[in-house]
Amino acid sequence: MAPNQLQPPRGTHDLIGEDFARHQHVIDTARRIARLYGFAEWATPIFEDTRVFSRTLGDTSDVVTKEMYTFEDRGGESVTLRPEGTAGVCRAFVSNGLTQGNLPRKVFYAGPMFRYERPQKGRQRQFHQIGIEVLGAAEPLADAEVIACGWHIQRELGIEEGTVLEVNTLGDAPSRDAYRAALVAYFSAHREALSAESQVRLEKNPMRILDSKEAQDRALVADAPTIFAQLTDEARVFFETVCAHLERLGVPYRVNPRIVRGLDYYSHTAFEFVTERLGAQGTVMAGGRYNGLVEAMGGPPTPSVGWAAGIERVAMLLEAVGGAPAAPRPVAVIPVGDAAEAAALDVLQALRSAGVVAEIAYKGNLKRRMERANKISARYAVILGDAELAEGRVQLRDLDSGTQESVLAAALPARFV
RNA sequence: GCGGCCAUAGCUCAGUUGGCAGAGCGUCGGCUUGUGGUGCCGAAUGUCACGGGUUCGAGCCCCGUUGGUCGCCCCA
Repeated sequence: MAPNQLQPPRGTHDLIGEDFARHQHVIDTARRIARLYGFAEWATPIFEDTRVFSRTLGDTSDVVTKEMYTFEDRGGESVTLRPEGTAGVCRAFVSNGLTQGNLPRKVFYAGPMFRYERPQKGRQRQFHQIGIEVLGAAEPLADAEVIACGWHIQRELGIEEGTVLEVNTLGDAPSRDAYRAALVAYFSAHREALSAESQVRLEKNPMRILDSKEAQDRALVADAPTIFAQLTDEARVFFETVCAHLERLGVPYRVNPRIVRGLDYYSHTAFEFVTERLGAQGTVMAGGRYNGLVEAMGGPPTPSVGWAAGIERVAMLLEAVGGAPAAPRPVAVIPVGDAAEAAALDVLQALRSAGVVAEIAYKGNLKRRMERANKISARYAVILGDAELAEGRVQLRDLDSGTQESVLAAALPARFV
């Protein structure tokens, strides 16, 4: 790289060639499957009033203090590049007056997100997510369908064998409060055995001890109480119903009582599709129920559930199973001489009108244009010069077999349908 | 924000105790003025990431910066 050459900003990357093909295939597939489940696509702004995020995150977490792209615009308003998709969808749901009637509202989205973090594989400062939300549904069937849709997308992409679905329940508010107290009691009794970091967590966010990576913590966590003893009857039945629906829908899962969420508006279902293949950033798709979020955004109580998936991480799994389907191979139209070049335009338009991918090299003699045809992976070459022109015919060359035949120009498009 | 490792041609990489900057692939040209993909011949391409230091001499040793990578923190 030349000394003064501009580099992309840290933690950003260009999507070109195969990278873009995989990225787009993930979005296309997710969009298609989400539609099967009745989701409609929304596009919301990639920056929002900072309060859209700070209001829902609290103000003590690292999330707010150091990981958001927040700045003042020229009018002095504090705006933030969206770090995730759910908050913006909920804001739009409220802003557009959709909170009453016609519920649930089922939303799909895809687009860039921004988090100011130290980059590592599968974790960039600008990254991309797909996600779905069901807004205004309190029933466990919604949770099960949301999960099933995510699993269906992975299956359609062919990556489902690389991931495992883990589900848990965070219970309702009384369950959660009782569990938090039980956890604090348990870990406080073993305080000296905890890692230094987990001793801090014990004060700030005790549930996070459950997914600590420290070996000394994991031993304690293995024997820690799970939430199941603290669940209210209602919360337990809710979770059992979600699981029963998943089984009926044919979605394989395992219960992992150590899945947690940090914020209070989460309740009941929490789930993650995880993989061993991406190192420390192994969560491919994560979601859950957030009955309190729309309310925090200024709307009415709106029980909701959804998930988001990192497109880059999904694309890495996709690469491991062969990548995106190949693009259709074009037909290369190759004129010889000026008169033929003009006539080639008619051939091109006829082919494209028939839905055939067709290209013409902009310069070069026959040899050069044949070489070019090869570089663009053309399947056929259509060659026309003065001799062909005079007869209203073209040479159709199969570039894989090398065989060539004379074809009536008018009959050409029909050869490719 | 913290720590380990890394940075040489478009790509993948080699480069000996510090002594002339290399290979393969790709690219371009020719063998072939109406026929590509395979073959043969030839060519171009580098502030060795950036800045400083040590040395007669630095791709190589030292310091800093930038970027990548792996882990930690965090994970909405």
